[in-house]
Amino acid sequence: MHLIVTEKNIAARRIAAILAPKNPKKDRVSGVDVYRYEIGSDENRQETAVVGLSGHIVGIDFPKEYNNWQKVDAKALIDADIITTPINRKIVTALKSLGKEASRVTIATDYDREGELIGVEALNIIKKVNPDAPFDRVRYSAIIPKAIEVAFSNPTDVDFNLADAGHSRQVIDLVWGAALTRYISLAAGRLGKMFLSVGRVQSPTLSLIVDKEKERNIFVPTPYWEIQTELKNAEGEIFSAQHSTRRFLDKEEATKAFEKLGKQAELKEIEKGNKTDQPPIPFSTTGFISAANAIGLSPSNAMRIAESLYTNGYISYPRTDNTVYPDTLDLRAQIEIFKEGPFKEYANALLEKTELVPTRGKKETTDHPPIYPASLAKNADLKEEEWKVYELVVRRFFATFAGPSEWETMRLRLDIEGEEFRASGARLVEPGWRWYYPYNAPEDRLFPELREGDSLEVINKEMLDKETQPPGRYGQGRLINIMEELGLGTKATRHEIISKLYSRAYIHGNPIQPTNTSFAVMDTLEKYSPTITKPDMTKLLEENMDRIAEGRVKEVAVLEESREMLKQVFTELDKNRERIIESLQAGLREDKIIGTCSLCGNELMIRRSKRGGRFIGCNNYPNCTFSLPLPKSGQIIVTDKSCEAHGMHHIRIINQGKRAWDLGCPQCNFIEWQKTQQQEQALQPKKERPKSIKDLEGVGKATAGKLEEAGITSVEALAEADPIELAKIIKISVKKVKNWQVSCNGTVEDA
DNA sequence: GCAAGGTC
Repeated sequence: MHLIVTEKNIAARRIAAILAPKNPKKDRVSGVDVYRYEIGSDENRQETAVVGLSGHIVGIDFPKEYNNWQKVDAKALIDADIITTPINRKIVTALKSLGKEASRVTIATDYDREGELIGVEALNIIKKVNPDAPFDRVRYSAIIPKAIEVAFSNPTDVDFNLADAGHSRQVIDLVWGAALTRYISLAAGRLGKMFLSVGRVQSPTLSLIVDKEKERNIFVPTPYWEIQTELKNAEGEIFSAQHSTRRFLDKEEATKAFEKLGKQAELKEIEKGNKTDQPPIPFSTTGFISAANAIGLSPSNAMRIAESLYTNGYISYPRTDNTVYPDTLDLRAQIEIFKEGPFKEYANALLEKTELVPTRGKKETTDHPPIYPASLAKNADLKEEEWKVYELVVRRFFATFAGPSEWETMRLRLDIEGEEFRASGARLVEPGWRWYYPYNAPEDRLFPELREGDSLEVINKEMLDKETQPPGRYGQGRLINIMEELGLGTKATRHEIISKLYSRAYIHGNPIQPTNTSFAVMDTLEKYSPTITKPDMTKLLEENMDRIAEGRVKEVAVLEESREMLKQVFTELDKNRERIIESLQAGLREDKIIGTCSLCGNELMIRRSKRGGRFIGCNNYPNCTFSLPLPKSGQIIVTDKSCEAHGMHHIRIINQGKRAWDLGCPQCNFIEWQKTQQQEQALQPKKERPKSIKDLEGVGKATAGKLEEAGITSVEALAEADPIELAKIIKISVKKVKNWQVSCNGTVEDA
């Protein structure tokens, strides 16, 4: 049997459909779809089975004896063994049983470095059960009959050097990431769910965000002034003009100019011009994500939707770097799909062209085509957001064949008492591609009918106080674009890296804001392990991978060099351990400050009770017992927004896999909670106020005796006692005492 | 419990 292995199930299905003389039979081997067919007849009969993987089906890790963070030093991970373990057992099992019967194996995974590694991973599994089976490799850039037939009639060799290059990346990422993550988490005392992660891609990304925040923090706004006027022509039509000194840095100068202004403006000059916008390039993943982001979809949401549109056959494969349609794609046929249905007027307009010349971007790759619509969907077939994404892909596809859009521009130069004013407008005369792709189009700015020499009435004048603004924070779409420019991450991982930073509570909000913890972690890394905080590490890795792929250097040599570098980093870290612990913990403390205590003026902080629960408590404890409750689970993020009524920072709760919960001011939240509690109580039959201490929950004979010894004999006395003192004397938790007090008089002493 | 990269 001839076994063909592809990177994913859909590729297996489609390749089988192309190569099989008649419909391939779908079979299941240990729960995995396999597509079988036969070529030839009788003695020459050749059976073929095509199976799809699910990307990497094995992964690398350290042996389990390294799993204990407290017992195994981070440094020990540098030279630890690395084992390969299955991540998809079902497929590994299927591959073994198919491999046993294979007389020949063809690796047909994606045509890129990671695809070569994925193919070799599969091959290694097969070789274990069938060491002598001959194998080859086919490379194709599109799954269409011609390309597939050509590729399969010209099989080549597996490129083990290229796979080694991919493998070196895995090892370096694991060793550096795991060792530094463990070191930083231990130094910060953040173990368990709260660990602080470090990585070749995530750390430079976080560094971008932190650096932007630093720029904002040191930014000093400078004041400036603007002079605006509203003008009216003889027909009574109004437009506005601005002083040609757009920003006056000197108030006096601005005032002088402003006071000169009279009632009449003279139109000195009208300058007409043209502007053309070129149509946009085909969608790569990054291009798609930022366009989707611009219409209000987060990167992870956009990718999740694109994934489901892809699996349902509505759009092509959504993970691609390619911005050039391959020659093999029949573009006219793809447009003809839309001759009927909601986009017919657009499709027909394009089909009238004798020649369809698409735009092309700078990046051209071999793995997948740019994202294009694959089949016709109707609005009713899709959910609202799915439709939004689908329509975006369709419209962008059309726009890449359309002509430029043309604007007519007009600039005015005016004079008011010797002061020069300017105004500019633009009118879309030829929509071109913008007709197909109407997203975020600039509006027309039109002027009334005007002639040079016209005299205009100044109906309003204004001098505006303004300030220069700090650089804006990154939005997710913008950040993904910058990551791509810097070579950080891949099309499939960039949005995941950002999600990771959110779920680790390194960042919050949109636009993105870092927490103080991020400042502390980045400061430490920049001082003692700068390599991991810079995009250069990826650049160096890429260079080394190229050298491995070209056979100029062996993988082991690159790994050896990388481990030596990491050892040097650890020498620095060990030398400065005390200082690192101190500065990390100081930074982490910042993220726990909620505000000042309304009772005593000391700091309010997030604290942990002995049992591990969390609450807001006062630093002046035990002299001050102010406290507020916090949710039991989720990462707590203290935002920079403050409550006007209570002066406390707003709080946000992050639970893995859930939408962030904006709890707001903890005091306001508690008051709200109390209100709903009271309402609920009001609905319930009123509980009798306990007459005797023994009526209270959890008070038995022994406790009653202890209370009596402490001088508490009545419910009234218990209600008035100092809960902390009493708790100490009778050796019972403060919480329990407070609970009794609540049932005694319905209020908590000091909250 | 650690990374980043595939895929769903």
